Amino acid sequence: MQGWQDLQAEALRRIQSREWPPGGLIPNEAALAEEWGCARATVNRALQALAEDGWLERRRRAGTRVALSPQRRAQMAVPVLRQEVEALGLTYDHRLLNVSRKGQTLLLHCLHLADHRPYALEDREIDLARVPAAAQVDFATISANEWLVQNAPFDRGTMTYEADVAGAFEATYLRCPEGTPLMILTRRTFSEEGPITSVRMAYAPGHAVTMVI
Amino acid sequence: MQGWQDLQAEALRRIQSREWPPGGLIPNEAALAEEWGCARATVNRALQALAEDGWLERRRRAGTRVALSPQRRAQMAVPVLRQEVEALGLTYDHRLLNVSRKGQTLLLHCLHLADHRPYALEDREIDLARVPAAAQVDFATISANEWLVQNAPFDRGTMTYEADVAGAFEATYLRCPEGTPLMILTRRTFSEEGPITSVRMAYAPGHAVTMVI
DNA sequence: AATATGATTATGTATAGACATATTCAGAAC
DNA sequence: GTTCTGAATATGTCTATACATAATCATATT
Repeated sequence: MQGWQDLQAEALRRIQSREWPPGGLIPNEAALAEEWGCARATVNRALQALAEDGWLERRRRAGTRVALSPQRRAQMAVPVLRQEVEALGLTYDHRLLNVSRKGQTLLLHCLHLADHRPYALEDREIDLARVPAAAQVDFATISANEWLVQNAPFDRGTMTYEADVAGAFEATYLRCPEGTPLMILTRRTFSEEGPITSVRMAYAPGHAVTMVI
Repeated sequence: MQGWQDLQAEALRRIQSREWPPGGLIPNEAALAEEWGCARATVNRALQALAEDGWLERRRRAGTRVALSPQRRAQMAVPVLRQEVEALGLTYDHRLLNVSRKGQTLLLHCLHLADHRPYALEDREIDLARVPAAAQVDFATISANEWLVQNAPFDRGTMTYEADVAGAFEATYLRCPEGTPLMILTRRTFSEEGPITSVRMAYAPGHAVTMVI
């Protein structure tokens, strides 16, 4: 037992082994500090980390208890297509299909390729009021996806995956029969001031979204 | 500027505003402590939190720099169907379709209902060597999904979503035409000793997976 | 009984000081 | 030039102490 990370591990062991049962109160920081032979601040650091991960619920004066439903969270990286493709050992490329402008909104369609085969079809809107620099960018050279991730830091957003079947447009560009099941990703990102961009991405048949728990 | 959380917010602001550009070195802890009029330990706590969230990369002696690609991670809760359904304001129910056993593996099919309408079709395998208690459970009463989340704490796992079309089996139970696009979730969970369970969940048409960034 | 008040308690956080550890850098030895 | 060695430095962490804050409990007041 050395650093707070070890204390965290030991506490997690007790939770997972049900030595500290779900919903139960655990000893207070002072008691654990004495048991583990360390300062209270060290125990505090360990328990705070566990609380942040959802294993513990802590309230002043009321003490610390094991979370009733240790809600585990799955995490996945926000997809940047180039990295996604290159991580598969394939060469990335993209083709800008068309760009248009409607008031303060920039609209564009883009096809992403992996080893020269269709990988995903992008349909994007960019709010030029929030990202004026986007008006000068040549999205045939750098993909909008990539440029925005690097140049438009955002605060929060939502991502939604759903299943749909390929229509005529998707079938043409993704080179698959109409009616093929596709994964559709819709993503909206916001800064403090308001919406930045929204994308609808139709992935080529067989695409899977994997995340780690 | 009071607690370490405020320092964290201020540092994040500087990162997002590119006052501290991607890849750049930021002032060291002692300097920031002086600038912010607090102790080094307080700065340390704030910067550690940002490093944990992927905004900063810290190395001893080399200092702290802004992450080149502030890899944002999307998070979602590991789905527990009852909670998922009840969060939508619907009543949850489930029907056990069949159970069988092949050696140390328990196999079962189950239909999950929301307001008495099909919500998801589950196809699960449980390794009885890891979770012997599962052999005694009546999964007609409590769903396997729910029982396992509560009784088989796991360390890690993978979740994969893909799109597929309904076959004869799914079409029958989910009450949709064959060929309807469906979201398919495959999840495998492991404890330290090995695999615990794997599930294939076919969601009813129209299901969307949403996550927050 | 209902309500207000104050004491108690567990966590939240800040501080100064100390030492540990990883890494870099400069200079010495070959 | 290359390799080794030790000094310098930024972060990592622990400690003891102190006070802040929120929630609870017991008591006193109405």
